[in-house]
Amino acid sequence: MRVRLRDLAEGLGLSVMAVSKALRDAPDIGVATKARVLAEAAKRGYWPNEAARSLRVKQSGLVGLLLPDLASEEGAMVSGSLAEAAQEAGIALLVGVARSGKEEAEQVRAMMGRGAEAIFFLPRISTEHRSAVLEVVGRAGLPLIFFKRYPADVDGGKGKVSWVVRDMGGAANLVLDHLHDLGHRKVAYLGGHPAARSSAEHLRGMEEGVAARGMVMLGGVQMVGLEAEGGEAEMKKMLGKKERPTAVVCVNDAIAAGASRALLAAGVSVGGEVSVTGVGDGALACYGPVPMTTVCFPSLGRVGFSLWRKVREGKEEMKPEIVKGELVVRESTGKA
Amino acid sequence: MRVRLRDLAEGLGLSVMAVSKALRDAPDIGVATKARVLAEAAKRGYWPNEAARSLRVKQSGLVGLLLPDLASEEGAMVSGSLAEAAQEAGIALLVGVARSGKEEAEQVRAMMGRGAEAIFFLPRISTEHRSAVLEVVGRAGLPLIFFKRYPADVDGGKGKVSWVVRDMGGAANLVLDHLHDLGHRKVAYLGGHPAARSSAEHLRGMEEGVAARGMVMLGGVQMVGLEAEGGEAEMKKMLGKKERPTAVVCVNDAIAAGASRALLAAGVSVGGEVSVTGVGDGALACYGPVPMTTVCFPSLGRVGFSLWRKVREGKEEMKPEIVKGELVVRESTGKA
DNA sequence: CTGTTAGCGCGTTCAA
DNA sequence: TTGAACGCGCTAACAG
Repeated sequence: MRVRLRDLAEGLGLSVMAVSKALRDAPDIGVATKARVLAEAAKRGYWPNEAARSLRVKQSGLVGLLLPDLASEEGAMVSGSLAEAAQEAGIALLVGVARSGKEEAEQVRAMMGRGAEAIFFLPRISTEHRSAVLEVVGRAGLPLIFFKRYPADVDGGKGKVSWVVRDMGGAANLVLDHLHDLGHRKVAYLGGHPAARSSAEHLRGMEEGVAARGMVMLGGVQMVGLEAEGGEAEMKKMLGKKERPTAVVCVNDAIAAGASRALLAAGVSVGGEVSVTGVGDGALACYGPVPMTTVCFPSLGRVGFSLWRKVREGKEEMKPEIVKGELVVRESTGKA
Repeated sequence: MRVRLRDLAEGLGLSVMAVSKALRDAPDIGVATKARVLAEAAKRGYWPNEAARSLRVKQSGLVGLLLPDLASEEGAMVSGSLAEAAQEAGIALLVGVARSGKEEAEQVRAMMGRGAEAIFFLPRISTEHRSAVLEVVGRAGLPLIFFKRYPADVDGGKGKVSWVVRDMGGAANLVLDHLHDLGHRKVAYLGGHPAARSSAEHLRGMEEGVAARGMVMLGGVQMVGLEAEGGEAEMKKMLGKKERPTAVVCVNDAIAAGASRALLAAGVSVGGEVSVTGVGDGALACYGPVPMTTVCFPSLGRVGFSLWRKVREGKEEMKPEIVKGELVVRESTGKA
């Protein structure tokens, strides 16, 4: 069925080694022989057995990505950019989804078993303190790169562990600058749970930014989930209160979309009476309830992959990357 | 660094075979020995080298997924459900993105080189006639399962090639039933390019369904792209014409979201004056411009994976799967 | 129940 | 420039 080096060698009356060298474009092989081998290989549809190859050379050319969900926008963005970067570099990508610490450990073991040279990891939102992945991978001495979130028990840069996260504090300040310019002073906040590091960073950015600009923050809400449903529900509650903000800053696009939906349902014009902002610049930002002012970030997957490559080639040490965002102004914000 | 069977064997004063058997839970190994081996393996953090294993047993427990883009909603849905199904079955998933026939062939060769036991393939929208993947994979005699679209030069079910597609004609009829019940008679159509098989199926369902119900189709538009931008632009054009439909049927959610945006921008209430429908039930359907009436389909990845498993275990022959959708009614449709 | 032999497909080493 | 021997880590088949 499958053609081996030996099959080619026998067909050509050569040794296995000669064929191997020809196919790998080794220096010590005759030009004529090489041409014959290449032709035969193409004709018979040969392709190398990577299992055998990596057993021998002890390099697999393979990395693993572990995440809670590929179908979510978050997972899709990270995996998409990582897959592209890997493809361009000729590195294969093994993907595993896991919804619990147990599954994470299993998947990571499977990846290591298959020879993954590094593990890229987008942790679940609730995994902030300890991580089975960190233990398993760390013990093996494999490079481990966290995306977006990372557990508390990790020494960044030390050894082979690092992370690529978004500058959420900076994102808060970009938005506050914009809102301040538009004349907003009273802003409400819809954030994530502060146990999550990136949510905490965003909240810190908000608190400091609001204070520095002489603005006030009305009823900051820290939600456990980060979904549109939550934003919609919280916004509804907020509309019942006496004092209304002129702007609502949200920690992500989904929550902002939910909040916009609630405002529109109550007959409040988004971008007119009340401004709303998100973070992420995903599909909902462009074609959600209202074209959304938000903060756009470069693809973390690409950043993480190129970090690993540099480390692999010895060009750089492992170090955390804090990626800066950019403000994208659309119609969900307007003059106060 | 990495612990091998031999290391465990030496540490325990056993043969490599005994350790191998103990770890694989073979029947012919002593209980006490097994316990000792398991303890030692856990202590030293052993995990098997799958490259060596699959070289020996000639099974990799690995499948490949090839798609044009992981970050798109389409890619995310397919890959997410396939990854979940694979994870549950203990099969590893290799993911490759490719934007051209050349890249597709390269990626597929890499996957086969790594021992992929099957290739799952979500083709680019424009690949409808010939496919390099089909040739490369077909030649190797590997199972090949297309998602959503498949090229013209393929014999479904024959041999090891199959596909999992959505019943788009059925989707059109579900929507038309609903609109007809609401009293709509004049519908406009925003479809995809008819060279794409699923778009053609949807169009056919529309034409037959409209005729069968005594409805009329105003200005059917076949767009080349399937993005929201296109839907928005086409809807704007349509609003300029004298005769207006009471409902706009779209071939997917993105186009429907774009069309809704254009209608709202023109002051037309969606679900009131004009009804709009999509297909897909993705994020834009729930939190797009208007909560959308659409057609929801089961995850194709799961369906495709379980098809392959049954074939692999000899329980079933390869056969195409046409997946039926379900109508989801939201606020974008109302009485005519 | 445990160990020995052999070899999966490939590449490194070194001799011809 | 070419090839023979050997071994990567594992397991099937058999022997003890």
